[in-house]
Amino acid sequence: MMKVTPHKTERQRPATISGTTKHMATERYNPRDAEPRWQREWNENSVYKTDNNDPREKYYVLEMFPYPSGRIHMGHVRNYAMGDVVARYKRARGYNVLHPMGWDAFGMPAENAAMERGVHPAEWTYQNIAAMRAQLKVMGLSLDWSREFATCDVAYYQQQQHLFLDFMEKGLVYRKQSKVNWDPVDHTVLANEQVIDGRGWRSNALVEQRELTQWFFRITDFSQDLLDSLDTLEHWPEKVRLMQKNWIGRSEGLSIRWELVADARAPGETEVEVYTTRPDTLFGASFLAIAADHPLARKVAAGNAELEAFCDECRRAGTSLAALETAEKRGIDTGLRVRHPLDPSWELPVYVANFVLMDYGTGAIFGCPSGDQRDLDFARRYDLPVTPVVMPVDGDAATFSVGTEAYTGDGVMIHSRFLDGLTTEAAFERVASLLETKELGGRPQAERKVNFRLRDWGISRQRYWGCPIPVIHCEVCGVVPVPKKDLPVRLPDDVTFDKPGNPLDRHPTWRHVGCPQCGAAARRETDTMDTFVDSSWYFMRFTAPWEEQPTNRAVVDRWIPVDQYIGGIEHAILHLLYSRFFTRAMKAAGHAGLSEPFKGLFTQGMVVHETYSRGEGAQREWINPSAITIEDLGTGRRATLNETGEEIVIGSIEKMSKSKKNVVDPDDIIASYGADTARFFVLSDSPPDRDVIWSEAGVEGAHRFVQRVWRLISEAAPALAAAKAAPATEGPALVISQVAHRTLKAVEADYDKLAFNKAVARLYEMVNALAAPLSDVATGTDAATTAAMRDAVEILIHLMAPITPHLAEQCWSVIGGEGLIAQADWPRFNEALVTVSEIVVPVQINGKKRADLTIARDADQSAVEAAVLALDAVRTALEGRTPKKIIVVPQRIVNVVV
RNA sequence: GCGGACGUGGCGAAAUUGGUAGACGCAAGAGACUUAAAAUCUCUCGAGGAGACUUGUACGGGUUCGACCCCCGUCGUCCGCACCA
Repeated sequence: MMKVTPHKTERQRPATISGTTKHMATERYNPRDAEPRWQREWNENSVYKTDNNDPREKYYVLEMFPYPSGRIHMGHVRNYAMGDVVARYKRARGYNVLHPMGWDAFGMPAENAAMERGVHPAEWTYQNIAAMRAQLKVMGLSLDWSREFATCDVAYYQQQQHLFLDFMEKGLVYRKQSKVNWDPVDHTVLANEQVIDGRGWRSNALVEQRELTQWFFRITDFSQDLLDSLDTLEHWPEKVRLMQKNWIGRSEGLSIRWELVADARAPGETEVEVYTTRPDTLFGASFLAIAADHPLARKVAAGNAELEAFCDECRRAGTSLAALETAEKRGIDTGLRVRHPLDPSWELPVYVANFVLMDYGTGAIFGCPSGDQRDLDFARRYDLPVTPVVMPVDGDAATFSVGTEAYTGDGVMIHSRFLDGLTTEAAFERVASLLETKELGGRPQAERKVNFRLRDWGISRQRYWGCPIPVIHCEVCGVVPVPKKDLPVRLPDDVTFDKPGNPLDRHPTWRHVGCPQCGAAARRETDTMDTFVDSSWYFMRFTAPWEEQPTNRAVVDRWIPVDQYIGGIEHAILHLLYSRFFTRAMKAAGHAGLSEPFKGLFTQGMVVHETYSRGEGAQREWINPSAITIEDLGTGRRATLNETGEEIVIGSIEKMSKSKKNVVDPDDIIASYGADTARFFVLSDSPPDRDVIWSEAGVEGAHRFVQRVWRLISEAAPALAAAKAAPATEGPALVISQVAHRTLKAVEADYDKLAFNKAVARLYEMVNALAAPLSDVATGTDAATTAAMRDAVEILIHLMAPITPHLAEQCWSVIGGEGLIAQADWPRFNEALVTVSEIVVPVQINGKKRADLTIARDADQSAVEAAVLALDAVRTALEGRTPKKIIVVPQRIVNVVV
């Protein structure tokens, strides 16, 4: 399947070679020569430079900018090829297109490189950028490179610091103590994703939970708006909107305060507040449970060794996913007792339980075992009462019971005193309005409350290679923002990576600074921002990257929203949600006028590849596909190392990533076949939103097509160049014009929907249909045909230009087209050529196709029926009977029911 | 556990969203041109059958004149969330 060695025959072929003797001698299309030439031509004419003052309607197309890991891979090629088709298509359609590129350049890998190889993160990063920029340029993307920046450019992070200060002023930033995953070996905070089975992903050290003071963005201020506005994002995939909706996780419920029984309370405590979405099940309550971190639990645990040990254990176990799955519902009775809100004589125990989370709701729940599986498991374990209070609508109150499975659905209330017989919904309302008016300690005992799963965004990272948080800690004045005139807070260059931890912390001078307010000796914040901050507003910066403000209001408001954003589904939540928040925060701070940054979103599928490795566990070494050869043995496949012949383990298919080394560098393909073939190939066959398993099978076919188009057009070029385009309206050339204009209309629709694979298929069809008449034109034919063919070829070149721009220029120039195809206007299809006067409709008898009927397109029902009944196939099938019914779907199908 | 998507030839896929299933490409096979190869061109290509035809979109039902498409159930694959009260 995989030919790792590049195609020698192709490579060694001389640049020019004569074609067949049968045809006129033409030069084979040589991308190595043509592609750089056209790229130079585009550059010299600044074809892709975007003018902010261009009065035409704007169109902003953007692909998620890459992390400069070193080399681009096929996933990038796919992503940027798609964006480039959109950009070129929209440009041709008369839009003022913005299509920029930059680099998401801060982050851990640069620091890892520094630690492993002793190279400075900045040097490593900028070298990678240079290499990847060169690769992208070879692809011939229609990018406005004059707007390029990297997020690690001082000019960029300075403006990010500016934004941070503005957000601070607007109350959107705060500091708080929070629990973090702490790697004791690397001396750093780890994101949840970086903790694997309770261990640091790099150091393999047991991760600790630490309380650290961290900076947060108040994304939760916008919870409701972020949720509601999802409905306005019609051009986003439903899947992404749903994922964000679930992530924000809105729930409506009731916050109920439960009175602690006088002789069973902790000192100074009189009540426990509990959040519930099911107040209807209140009569099914049999216990309260609080989180190990709940203040009440801490208080009671202070004098209770057993409880203290249990709480410690809960805190430790918290993180690991595997632990959660198998963890039993366990708890310890605190000895505290509460009164039931609807019956003062009813006392319930209070447990500390391992399944209650401190950071959701109030950190305390009431357990209704019959209506919740966890509560039921817990109740069975500790022998607590299980009273069914909701049964299905068709249930029988006398016999309905709950065994080992809770009934969590809606239904009818039972065993619930005055609620009996009510629906779940009515009972909810009844309890809520009752407790809202009931008082406890001078306040309503309960209030309706909306809760969100979404947490504030912790942005502190104890890393060097990130945007410094622009604040100063003064013993006198406290936290003092760096004055804007003192920005940027630059990263120091002279840092060492020989020890774990944050180099900023141990830099001899950097952190020491005078307090901007009182002048006293103070220290800089040494945390840097999460790299997700960098990517949360780069799309706005592209609109005016030269500004000495984060944005130019007039300009950003003109360009935003991004009309078409293209990137991987893996960013469905974090990046896209953060960007939506950031845009709102920037609006609040006056840097933008809109809330939603991305009008259209397209999530392209990943390019995945098998992984190859040798060794086991920690010794496992990943191997690049280019280093091995694969044989098909019939019974299975065998991979061997090219150098030694050693057998290699073929592993699972995964997204191309540097760490697994299952990347395919596009350079080989581009060098062998050219950028156009590579672009055409990655857009062929598979729908763009679907994952593809990388295989070079088929790239030959794409290359064949590119060459075929060139050969057909260049052979006919002398005749075409002498002709003026004129679609045929009658005569033998009519077919040519119909094919061309119908394809034009269809491909337009495909490009509009980003259905590149379908557009490619139609291009094949068009070329297949035009091949023979094009050869005729080349050898000489009548003027009408040549004129129609000139029109058709112009259309073909326009249609190809977004996908294979170099080839299109070459063809355009050889037929004597005016200017550059990259700057030419999109052709218009001729409606009369698209609609047909006579059509062929299939004729079914009892749902089976028996004949074709050729008939006028606008024939009415009775004419169609008459024509159908006159068909031989229908008459023999009917054998003299009269049909029961004839269904005529105009222009589609006819079904005769016998 | 909850939520979602998907399942079509040897392979990647298409089907105007209820109207000819398999367009287009890859692979394969046959032929033409050639001393030969490459390139190019022509044809075949879901299964069964000489054939007209029959059958076929994971599986089992249903609705309909007509179902890859809608409904019910089953199986499988993938993704997201996950002790969220």
